[in-house]
Amino acid sequence: MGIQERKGREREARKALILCGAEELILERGVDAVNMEDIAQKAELSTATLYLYFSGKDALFKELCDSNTRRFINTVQAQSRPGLSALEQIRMFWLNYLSFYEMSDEHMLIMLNMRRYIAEAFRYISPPEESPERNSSTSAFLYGMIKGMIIQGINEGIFDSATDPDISTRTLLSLFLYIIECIAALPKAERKTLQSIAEMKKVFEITLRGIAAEGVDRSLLTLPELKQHGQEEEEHEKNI
Amino acid sequence: MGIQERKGREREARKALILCGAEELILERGVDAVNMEDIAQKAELSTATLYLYFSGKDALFKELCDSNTRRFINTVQAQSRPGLSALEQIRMFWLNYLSFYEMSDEHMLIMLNMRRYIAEAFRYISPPEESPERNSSTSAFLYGMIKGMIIQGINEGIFDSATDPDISTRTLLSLFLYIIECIAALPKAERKTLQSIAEMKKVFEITLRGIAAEGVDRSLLTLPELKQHGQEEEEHEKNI
Amino acid sequence: MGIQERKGREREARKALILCGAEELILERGVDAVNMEDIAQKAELSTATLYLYFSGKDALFKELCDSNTRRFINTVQAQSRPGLSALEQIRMFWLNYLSFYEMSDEHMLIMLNMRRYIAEAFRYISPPEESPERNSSTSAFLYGMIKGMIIQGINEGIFDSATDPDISTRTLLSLFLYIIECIAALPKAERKTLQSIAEMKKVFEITLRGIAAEGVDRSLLTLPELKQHGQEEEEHEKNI
Amino acid sequence: MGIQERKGREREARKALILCGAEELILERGVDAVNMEDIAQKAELSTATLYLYFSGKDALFKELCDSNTRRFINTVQAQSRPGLSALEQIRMFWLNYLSFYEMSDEHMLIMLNMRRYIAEAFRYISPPEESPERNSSTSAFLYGMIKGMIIQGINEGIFDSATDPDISTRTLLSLFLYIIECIAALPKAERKTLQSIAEMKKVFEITLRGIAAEGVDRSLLTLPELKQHGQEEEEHEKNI
DNA sequence: AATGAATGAGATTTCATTCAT
DNA sequence: GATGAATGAAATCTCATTCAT
Repeated sequence: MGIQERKGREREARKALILCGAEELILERGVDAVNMEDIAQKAELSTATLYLYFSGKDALFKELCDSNTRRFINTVQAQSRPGLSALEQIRMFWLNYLSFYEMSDEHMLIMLNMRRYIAEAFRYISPPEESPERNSSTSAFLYGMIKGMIIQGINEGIFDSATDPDISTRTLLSLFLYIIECIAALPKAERKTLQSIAEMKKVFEITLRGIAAEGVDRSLLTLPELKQHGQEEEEHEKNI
Repeated sequence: MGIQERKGREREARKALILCGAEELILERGVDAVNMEDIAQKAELSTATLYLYFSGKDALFKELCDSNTRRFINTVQAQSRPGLSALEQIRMFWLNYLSFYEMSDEHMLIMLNMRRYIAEAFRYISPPEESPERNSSTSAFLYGMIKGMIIQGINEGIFDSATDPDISTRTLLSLFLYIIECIAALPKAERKTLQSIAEMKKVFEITLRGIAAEGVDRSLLTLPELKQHGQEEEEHEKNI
Repeated sequence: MGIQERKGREREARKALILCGAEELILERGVDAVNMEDIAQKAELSTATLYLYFSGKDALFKELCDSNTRRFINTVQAQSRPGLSALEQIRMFWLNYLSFYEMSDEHMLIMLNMRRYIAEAFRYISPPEESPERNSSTSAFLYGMIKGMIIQGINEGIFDSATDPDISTRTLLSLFLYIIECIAALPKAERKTLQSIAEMKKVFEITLRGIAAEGVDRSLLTLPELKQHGQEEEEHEKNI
Repeated sequence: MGIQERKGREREARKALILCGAEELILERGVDAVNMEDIAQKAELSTATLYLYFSGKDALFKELCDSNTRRFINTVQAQSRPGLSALEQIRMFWLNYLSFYEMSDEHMLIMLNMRRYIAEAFRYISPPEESPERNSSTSAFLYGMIKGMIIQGINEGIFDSATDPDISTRTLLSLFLYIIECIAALPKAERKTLQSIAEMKKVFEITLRGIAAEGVDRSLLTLPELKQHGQEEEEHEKNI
């Protein structure tokens, strides 16, 4: 049993390694330009071996996407505290989004860049029907988290009571995804992280204001800035 | 002279025919699953013949995209009247968007579904630099139209003076594009047009409210509904 | 009858025009990179029309080759005087070769560059069997001219009596052809005409000495230089 | 280590096999008429497989050419002894040329027939600049070998002191190449090996005499004959 | 478990040539 | 006589996937 377990863990570790390499390649070249051979080479394996770990290209890509989404969800959940207000939650969510984006080797990009490869990917139309339980698909789970926050916000009176939680959730997700996709489409060198972040912030603030209840103080609907790391200071300067 | 002109027109007509078929195929199967042979077959031509009209696959796809964007722009411009307020313009724009979406054989989908194929496509980050003159690239032109409306809105006091016109434009375009892309990704049968439209409407209203000046009457920020066609009535009912 | 004749002449003129354009293209791009469409376009005709004048691509190319060879032969024959010694003839031949090469819009290159396209082209092995009459193939005629000169040289005692006229002819032709081919393979800009000519001269002198009778004064075996045109003077300087 | 080595050798062997088949095809049909599919079929592989061994058609052809040139060089070098006079060397070179031509399945033809495919191929004009070291391109190396022999001949007084070593080298190479090319252009059946060889011999003797110093005894400038096999004998010899 | 080798199926593109008008 | 339009046939190359070892 112990052995079996270890084998299992080793297998997972190897899978993770492969995915990690694939990710890097995708970030460098874009999804379309990455093929199984490239991925194998990056992992210092043969193509044939990939098929021992993944049933095929689509499965590999889907798993890559899922694993990143899961990682993000875990990060968010780790910081979630009961008793937070909707706004506090949303701010926390936002901060995690930013830090995940910045600090996680751009896993974010991957997660989103790959939408095309995933049958059950986020769909603007037709929300996932399942309840947001942990065992449902990772994207459905994310959807549920956001929707939950919005509903809470409506209940707390901060969001307009006429707000449709599903539509708002999807609006937010759309923006998440689309922004990231656009960034991912840029050559790696041109991705001006801080400028992007500033822009994202504004976009989300627009949306928050858009769903806010009438009369709510706009200063409440502001998202916090991510405190800057040293090496990015000059670039930061440029963007003021 | 006359003859040359006619030949030219005929040629254009045949190009349009090819593009039309390509469009249909893309709508049915998704861009990635369409190849030159399919397009040729649809047009009842040989692949070789396609190359008489388009220098290659990319050129064909780009032209398809451009032609639809152009068509949309023309529709909008045809209805544009001087002296309209920003809100009136935006409403008009919205109505055109809807009717184009509904009535134009889903050209819209195509226009947007193809973003991936076009180097100079809408980029969330880095707005097109050119002034919005007619002869600039079609997407830049569209960008300029929207930005112009937003600026006008700021000047007229309807939009928050702190609004960044570029960012707002890109937010709007992002939503346009993303929604459409998601719809296009659905199998043709599942595309619930009216539900989509209802959803789009709400999304845009959220955005309008998000950039509105504080204190502006929200009822002004409402978009008109598209009056329904007969055959879609039952479906409409369902979605209320 | 007059009419028929005129038609015939017009037809020939048109053919010449087409060939002329083809030639230019080949000189610019190399044989392999020229296709029927290019040729048609150059002649401001449709591809279909080319087939009214030539039975196909090979026929066109063959005719182009022949016409240039014929032109060269005519030039040489025009200067040929009875009573010339073998050496005088060879010198005359050489001068014509040079001036044809330099002055005739590089028809020479064409003539030779196209060897590959011509079934009955110069073959080192297996000399053309036909007697060198005017109506035999142009290349056989050229072959005969050179061979005639060599035989005359042998008879006049200037060339070694053990010389095999056929082999020597073919040696000379080989060098002619090969040099020219190599020049033609260079991009147009890099063809250093004068350097090439100087080199050709030496090569032919080597050959002449190689077939000369023992004891013949070497100064007799020298080829004259081509007197330079004005605009090429600087380049000439460089090559001294 | 051992394994890796063996795999490497096996790979090389298979490459050689492919090249060998390609060679045969080229000899049968001429370079232009051979395509990747033919080569694959000959090797009893799929076209796709070829691309595992060669990055493309050009690479394959270039390698074929190089490998034959290399083989020739090796043969020559194996017989090279220090202290040989220029003439002895040239004779040795010549014998190798002959025997290589005769005994090596016409690798020679290939080596040369393919000039057109190779950018850095022998160019009559502009000699390769590099010193004739082993690691320079194979053709440059060959060039250097010949030039070295000529220079030595000049120093030894056997060749005319006015001889330009570069031009003479190129003259010789031209003849090598051109003869072979012409032979290769013949249908396989028509290639009269022995007649060709006799002819080649004379051609080279002409050239030697052409560059010889005045007064050198002509009998020294003679190349040895290849001892003749009965026509059927060569076939037999090949198998030893 | 790993892999070297192989491949089927397809994609894009080119071009000489034909034919109805 | 001229041509616009069309095409068959081929050529090069790519890639996810399989299989014997």
